[in-house]
Amino acid sequence: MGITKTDAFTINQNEIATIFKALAHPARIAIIEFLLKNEKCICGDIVDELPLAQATISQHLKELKNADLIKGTIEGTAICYCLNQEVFTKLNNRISLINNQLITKNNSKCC
Amino acid sequence: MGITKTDAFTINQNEIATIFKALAHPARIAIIEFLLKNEKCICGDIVDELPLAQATISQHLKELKNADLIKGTIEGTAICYCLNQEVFTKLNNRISLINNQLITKNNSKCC
DNA sequence: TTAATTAATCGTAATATTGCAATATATAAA
DNA sequence: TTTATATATTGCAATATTACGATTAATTAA
Repeated sequence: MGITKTDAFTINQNEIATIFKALAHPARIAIIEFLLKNEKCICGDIVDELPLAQATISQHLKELKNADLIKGTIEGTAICYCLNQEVFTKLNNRISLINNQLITKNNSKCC
Repeated sequence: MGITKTDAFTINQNEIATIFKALAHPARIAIIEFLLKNEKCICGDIVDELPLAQATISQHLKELKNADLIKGTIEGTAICYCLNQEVFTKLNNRISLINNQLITKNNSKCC
């Protein structure tokens, strides 16, 4: 089969999994860290930074954009990419919640 | 090619990407939420809960285990799976850090 | 020992992802 | 208009993921 049974899960579960999927590649982590560090955040700079072909980086940027993790605005011939704070905050909140539940639970009954 | 250029990235980048990859499927999110909710956390229970075959769930559990997100202890014929708090805390810290950097940065110079 | 129960593994089909060369598109400069 | 620059898209090959039936392995109960 090879296809995820999306219908079998909640919207929330699918949504968070999609965000995680966008983050599930070291190149995309590197892109995020680069955007975090730099003021200038144009695709070309990332191509210089990472040892991947321009086409590959463009593809990774597209995936980050699809997951709404980055935004892009056109600036002349270049495109200015930057991180979408909202989604990162949302992600942070969800993981914090899980972590807090886990600490509260204390895994007392098993393992 | 289809193979990730792991060598091109830092250990940290690869590590966090691996954790995200393990979380990048709604079934695995559902498993984590189930383990969070329930005291009893045996594989069979998850099979009853999710509309996936036993083999498929076992496979998902394996991936979560490989990423160190869950631990399993044998209890008779069953196996007691539970969440590994350490790794979730680590993940939470990393995302918090990114989020805080992002808030501090305020994305002022672009977008 | 035999039968039942539970979870892991194997084999396989369908689909998705990764990476890149080549090409296309779009804007700016000459 | 032509040329240069920057990014996106296409097409393809290699590999990974998802899902499941069938089987195996390991433990418990009879």
